[in-house]
Amino acid sequence: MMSKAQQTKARIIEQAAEVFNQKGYAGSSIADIMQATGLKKGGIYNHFNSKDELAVAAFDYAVSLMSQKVWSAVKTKRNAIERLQALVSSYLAYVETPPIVGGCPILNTAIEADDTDSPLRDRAIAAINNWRNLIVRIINKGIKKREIPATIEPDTVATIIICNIEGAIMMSQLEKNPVHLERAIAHLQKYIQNTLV
Amino acid sequence: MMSKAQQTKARIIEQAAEVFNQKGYAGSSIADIMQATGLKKGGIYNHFNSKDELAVAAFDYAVSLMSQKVWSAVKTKRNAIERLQALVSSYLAYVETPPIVGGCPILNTAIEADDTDSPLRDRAIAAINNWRNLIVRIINKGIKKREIPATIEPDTVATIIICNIEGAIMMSQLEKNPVHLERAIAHLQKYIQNTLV
DNA sequence: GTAATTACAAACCGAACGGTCTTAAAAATA
DNA sequence: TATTTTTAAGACCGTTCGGTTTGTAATTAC
Repeated sequence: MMSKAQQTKARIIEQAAEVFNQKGYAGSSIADIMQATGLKKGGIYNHFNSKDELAVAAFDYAVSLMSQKVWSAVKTKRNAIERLQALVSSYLAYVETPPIVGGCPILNTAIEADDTDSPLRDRAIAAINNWRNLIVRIINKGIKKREIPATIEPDTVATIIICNIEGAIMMSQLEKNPVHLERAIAHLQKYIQNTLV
Repeated sequence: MMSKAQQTKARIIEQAAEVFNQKGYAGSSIADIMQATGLKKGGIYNHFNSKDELAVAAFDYAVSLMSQKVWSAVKTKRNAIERLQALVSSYLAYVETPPIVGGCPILNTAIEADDTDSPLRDRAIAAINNWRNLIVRIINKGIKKREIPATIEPDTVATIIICNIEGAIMMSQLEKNPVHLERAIAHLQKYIQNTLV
């Protein structure tokens, strides 16, 4: 069972994640987190030693929400091609029922932290690496099971899939129009069909 | 001839653009701009009424640097396919000689401002629209001149090109490794060959 | 060459920033 | 129920924030 402290800490993380993901880390103040959580400053700093520590926890939480959705789509399939298609398509649902408001936390954090050497940058790199490794593993297994030709470079495919999805999320998020994400997903499905099958 | 005031103002914009593009608008303070320009606060506010006004001017300047590079590559070609290829390839040079440090200003600003209703968000939308319109115009002319099949949807192609490049810039910028951008450009070249020719 | 204008520095402002600490209330334990 | 521990409020800290004002030095125009 969760102690009250644990519950409160979890609640702070969840609600701070929304604020950070919408306004950015530099753009969010402790006052913003206070408003979102209903707690006063002391109530927040009782659970975290600094804004930075809270930001990292919130980022990890936001990423876990994203990965969860992708993985639950991927694990329903056994064939490598179908797995990749499910992975890509899982971002369609992203439009109607986003796991977190404010766009993709990995993208948001990557853009904000790429010129720093903050822990957030390291986390963003790690999050992208995890995503890429998932794709690479699916492809390598598919090559072993002869579902995918051995000439395919898994790393290249991973880059193409990720940068299409992230770029499209940016455009759809900016214009508040899901069409860009839908186009990118359709493009990736054709790409998988034409290149990997 | 440029008066001294105009020169100083231009210098502030150029140097502020670098700061903003690296640290973000919320992440950059006037003190940062002071350090970059060597001016004191009064010297800056003599030319701009607010940080926001300077931010908009800096963004416009940064975007103009980007568009310039793209357009100077595109205009050397007359054929639509070659124009698209030149447009895409112009981002290869982006790795070695970036027009501005800190990544793509359109991408950076889009991510930071997408949840606001600030003038910066409007500028980011306009910048993307200009880019998309350039691609759409090239394709439409190509269709008229029978260089590109009439079945092609120019808007869809524009989305795919833009989101590939932007997504790849994010990844390369984050990991400080040009390979992602190179892969995305190679992918787009194949996409143009296979789909539009 | 002098007058008018412009450009910049320096001191200053109130508000907001991230963060601390004491104290009271609320849980958990006995 | 009494006591002890946990939890959060609220006042407070120094610093930095964006922005203003004023005085003077440097240009520009005549």
